Amino acid sequence: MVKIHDVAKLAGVSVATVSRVVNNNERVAENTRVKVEWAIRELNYAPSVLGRNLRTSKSNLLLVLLPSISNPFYTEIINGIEDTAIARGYNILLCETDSNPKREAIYFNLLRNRLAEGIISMDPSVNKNKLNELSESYPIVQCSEYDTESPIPYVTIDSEQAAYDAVTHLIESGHQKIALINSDERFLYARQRRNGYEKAMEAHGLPIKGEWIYHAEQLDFKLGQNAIRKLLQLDDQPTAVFAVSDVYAIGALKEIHRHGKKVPEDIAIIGFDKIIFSDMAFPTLSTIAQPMYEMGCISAEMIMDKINGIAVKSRVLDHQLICRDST
Amino acid sequence: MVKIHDVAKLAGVSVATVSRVVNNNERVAENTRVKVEWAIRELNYAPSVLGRNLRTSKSNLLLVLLPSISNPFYTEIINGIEDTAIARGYNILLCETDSNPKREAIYFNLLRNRLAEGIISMDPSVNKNKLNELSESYPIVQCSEYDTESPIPYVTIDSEQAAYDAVTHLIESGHQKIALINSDERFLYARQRRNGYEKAMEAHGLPIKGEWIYHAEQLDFKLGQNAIRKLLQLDDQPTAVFAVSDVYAIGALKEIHRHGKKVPEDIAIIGFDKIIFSDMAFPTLSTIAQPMYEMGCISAEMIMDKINGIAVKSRVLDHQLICRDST
DNA sequence: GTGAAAGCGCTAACAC
DNA sequence: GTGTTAGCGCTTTCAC
Repeated sequence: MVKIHDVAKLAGVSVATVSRVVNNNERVAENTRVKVEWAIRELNYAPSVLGRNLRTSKSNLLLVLLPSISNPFYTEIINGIEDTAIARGYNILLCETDSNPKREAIYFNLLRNRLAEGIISMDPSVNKNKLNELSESYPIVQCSEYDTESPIPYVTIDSEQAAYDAVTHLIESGHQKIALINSDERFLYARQRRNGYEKAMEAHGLPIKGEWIYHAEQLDFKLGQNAIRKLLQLDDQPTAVFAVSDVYAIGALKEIHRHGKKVPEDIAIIGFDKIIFSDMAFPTLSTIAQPMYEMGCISAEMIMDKINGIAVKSRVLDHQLICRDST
Repeated sequence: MVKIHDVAKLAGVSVATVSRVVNNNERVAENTRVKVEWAIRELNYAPSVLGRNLRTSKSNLLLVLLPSISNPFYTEIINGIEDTAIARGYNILLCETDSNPKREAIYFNLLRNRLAEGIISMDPSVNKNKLNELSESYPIVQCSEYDTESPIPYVTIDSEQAAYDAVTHLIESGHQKIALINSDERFLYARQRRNGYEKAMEAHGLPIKGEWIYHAEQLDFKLGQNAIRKLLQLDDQPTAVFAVSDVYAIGALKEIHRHGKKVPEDIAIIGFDKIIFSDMAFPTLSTIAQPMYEMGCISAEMIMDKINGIAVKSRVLDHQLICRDST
């Protein structure tokens, strides 16, 4: 490994001068600079992030925490984060926590050790206490999922209103018996979307049946399929389904087909997120679009502002109802 | 930030003793250990990765380079890598290169700086020269895509044979006019799969028409759709399509529907990768399964062995033809 | 405009 | 068993 000392020797200057050239902040005589730059190229020198960080606590690295990369929902957000961060000289490291506190702890330590300068957390099941504690001393923002009682700034959408809109769309299409495929309600968005569902039903004087509400533990197509299987065994079957994630909705779509039923004639279905596959499903899936790319951009701006000591405010962005062929 | 010195002071011992307790390699008197452990908890101390790495070049961090996380193909591989790495005390950092040499360079530097101990590259468009050069001094393995002329060990499948099998399956189902939706042929796998396609056609005495071969630049559903649009304008239309990625195949499926044609009756289609969505498509997609999870596990084993100075050999794993409803 | 030297947090060799 | 200390690669005062 070639270090600053080697470059200094070859260029015939001190390590301090090399450092000045590398960070080009102070001014260095032009011919000295040329010599040093030549030596750097000659030796193919790259400054050690380790040595530098130890000294300056500046790594230009951001951590993005997410439970799993397998949900395409995160993909667009990450694109937004990356584009924004890179434009401002930051790079990002993706950390898959698998909702495992031990793994979270490792990534938290990367922050505490100043290896990274900030965290954007998209993990709904993250250890909230640790996160809040950490946020007192380090820059942290939350994206999509957040904690109502925490001071950590977030960017998100109004999940309750979005769910209300989705269910209202179903009702306005003539449906009265509407099922809900929800996630685990320890997640805020799951609670909010259930509230939206219930409010929409109540606002239209429609009954809510406990047996029409299905809770899935993880985000997996199979659970959307399971939900439909359960729903189709009921005596009083729903004619429409609101799934809180396109992943469930696509699984549901599939399973409805397998039972020889037609979407939307026999059962209408609406999802949530507008993941890229939602347009490839058959029929194309109606859904609620979140401005994912924008959410990514904003959360990146927020964390970089926070790092630079600029106060940031939480943001709630607009969602959009996308009517396609499944409703 | 609480450092080893603070712990030492609180516990009334030297920093060396704290270090010993933290790394519990040497033996420390039981009551000293208890005191130190108490102080660590009391102060909520976590050793600095930075300080430690600078001294030991041991970070227990692996870098995984991938062009884009939006291709579900990588998801399963990453699961395999993570499970294996974590079982052996390593953590991984996902690095999305976006096939951008500048971003690659940043991640390469993380390795040169000993911030990470090794790289698993899944990026087919990675700067091969840099990678080869780097591999002379640092542990690197390739997963899925590789370079025939490089000494870097890899784990992959026999893409040519797999393509041969896919096309043969189409031919045995009665098809004679078979189109190919391929990726950019600067990628090895694209060249190999085209070879397999051509060999299968030739082996069965079937003609290969230039107009039946479509090249997509990126991995995107839309390009699968574009391909079908082109193919359906031909006077001499193919009756079957082999797509080198499920992503293209699913886009193709969609577009064939839009034209009011039926799969597989009017056009049969087979993909490649067995991504999770391939089973959610309508009709379900026939495809070539790669042992993605296993590839991930093996590449993780390989890189960790390499780090520990154990010689590793490249591996070519078996693929599998998955016949579903699209053929 | 440039160099010498201290010190970031840690580990390991050496001394006791 | 435990403490002292050098040094990992770098930046940044402080002199000159």
